[in-house]
Amino acid sequence: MDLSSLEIFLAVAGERSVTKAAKAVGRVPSNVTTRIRQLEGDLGVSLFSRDGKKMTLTREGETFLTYANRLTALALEARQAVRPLAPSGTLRVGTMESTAASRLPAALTQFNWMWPDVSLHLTMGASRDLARAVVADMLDCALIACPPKTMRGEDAGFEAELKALEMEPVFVEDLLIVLPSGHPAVKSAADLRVGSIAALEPGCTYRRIAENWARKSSILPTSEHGSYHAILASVATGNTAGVMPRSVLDLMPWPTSVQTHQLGLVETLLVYRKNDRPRAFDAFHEVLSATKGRDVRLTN
Amino acid sequence: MDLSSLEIFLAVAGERSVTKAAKAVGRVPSNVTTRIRQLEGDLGVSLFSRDGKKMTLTREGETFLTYANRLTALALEARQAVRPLAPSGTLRVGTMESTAASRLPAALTQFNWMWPDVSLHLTMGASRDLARAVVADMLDCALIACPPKTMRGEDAGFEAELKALEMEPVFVEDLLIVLPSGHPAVKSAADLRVGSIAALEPGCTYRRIAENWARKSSILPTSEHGSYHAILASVATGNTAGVMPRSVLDLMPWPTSVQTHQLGLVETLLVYRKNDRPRAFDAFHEVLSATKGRDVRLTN
DNA sequence: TCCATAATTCCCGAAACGAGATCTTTCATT
DNA sequence: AATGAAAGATCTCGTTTCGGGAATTATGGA
Repeated sequence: MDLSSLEIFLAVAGERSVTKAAKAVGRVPSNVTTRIRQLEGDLGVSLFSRDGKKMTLTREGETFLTYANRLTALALEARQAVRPLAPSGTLRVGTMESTAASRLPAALTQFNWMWPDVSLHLTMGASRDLARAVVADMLDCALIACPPKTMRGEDAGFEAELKALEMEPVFVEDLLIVLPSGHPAVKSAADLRVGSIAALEPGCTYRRIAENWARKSSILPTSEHGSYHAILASVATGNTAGVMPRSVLDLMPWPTSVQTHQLGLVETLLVYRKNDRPRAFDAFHEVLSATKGRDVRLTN
Repeated sequence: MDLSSLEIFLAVAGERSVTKAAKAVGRVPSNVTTRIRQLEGDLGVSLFSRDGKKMTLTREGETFLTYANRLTALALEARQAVRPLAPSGTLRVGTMESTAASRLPAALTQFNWMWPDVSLHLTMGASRDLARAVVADMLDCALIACPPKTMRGEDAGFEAELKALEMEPVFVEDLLIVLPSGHPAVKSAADLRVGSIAALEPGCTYRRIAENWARKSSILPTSEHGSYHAILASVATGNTAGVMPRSVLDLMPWPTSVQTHQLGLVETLLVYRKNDRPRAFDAFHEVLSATKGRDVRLTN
């Protein structure tokens, strides 16, 4: 039995979907299917019942779920326990607003429980500013959005900074255009029936992606907001289209009454300076990897 | 991190030797070295300090050891917990005297703790008789010694029975000739200065191996004993050479004062009927695999 | 009935793994 | 101090496994 199989199993159990789980753990669906079947074969039990396109846990799957959680938690604890120098002091982490909202709560809770002695300084900002701050040693690491290949060469300064840093993908976000309820379906930016696009500050990669998309067929002003709550409130007034990842939208108290249009998948990268990693960074990095693609609500 | 790496780590920690650990887990030394180094690289810590030819756990290795034990125990528990039908009733297990003495105590304790509802019937006997009993459905499974390739074709009936059964290697024994203290070193059977060879009943594979070896250069009668304690007592009188695996000798209260000569490695097989496995057998099989090559004294 | 979506299966190239041979070091023996 | 045996590490090679993409099947909705 392999710990990565458990990670995959947890993702499928959490998402109740092979496709979504595959995205969450950064693999391809066929691979997820294979690993799950392998796991089932190894245990001699079927973990999911496939009725139609739904993956629901069987009774055995439910019991195995709690063990999978305990096993991965214990493995993480083991890793941290053998760390030669216990991390302490300060770790300065930069993060996008969206990541802080949707992905970090689980990881930060875990990290704080494991290393109460580390004081974590969280800075919110746009990807571009965060990257610069890491290069300038104002931050130890940052979680930023990776500009898609189609936008390469647009912001040479940003890309130069990225090249100076070590990076590793940790999350995959499904970036959306969020439309007022009742707005007709959208195939391209030409179908937009709004007066502006609501986003965060300039330098925000999500904003740039949305502007790029919109520019292809229409000219719309971008209105700047301070938070995703503000964006969504603005969308609700009816004359604005918002930009945010699905994971953030899912947290919002507007469950289903908004229209969305997919802009595509965007990777979230953890970036840090090469050869200059504080003790606490390695611990943070490990906790982040272990928490990746995991549905917190299922962790006991 | 892979559970098999933990198994290997536990073996090395228990044996304090790569070579011995390799035998215990049925692998080749180079492989064990590689997996340990891999594990160390993954954790970013060195688990053993190699001073000379000794492998001793570092401080980090010690802490990791307790985690490795807990992880493997939890994984085993998970396996058993998802078993669709909880085993119950009776399981009839046949075993060689030697296996019962040295290998089974750990496994049986574990099994009994996990499945108190299963009543385990243990039958001691010679490999050949045990195999026949399994074929005849007098036993559900048995632990027997695998005759080495060099002895193939000697006992056609035995081998026919084995072919009718499913089998899987679980232990590797280092078979010894045990000589009275003070007996000169032995290169071949011609060097024996004793009047007889002490072994268990006919049909015992170890006995046949020893007789085969002795026959090559001398003719010695075999004296039959009822137990390994009896054999060793007989050896201590000075005129007999005993046959037993090292794991049994290690249990005896004559720590170092006996001469030994290696007859070679002999595999212990778990055999069972194809397509006819009681619920409890699968559980037993699993516990046996998890316990294999593990030093009980280190399991918390 | 047709279409979109999701899971599975199949296949191929890449990476990992295990076994054996070789090398190096260490320890015991004389 | 020299020598031989033994143990661990390293290297290479053949095999297996693994992950990704394309094709296939099945399901649920329009």
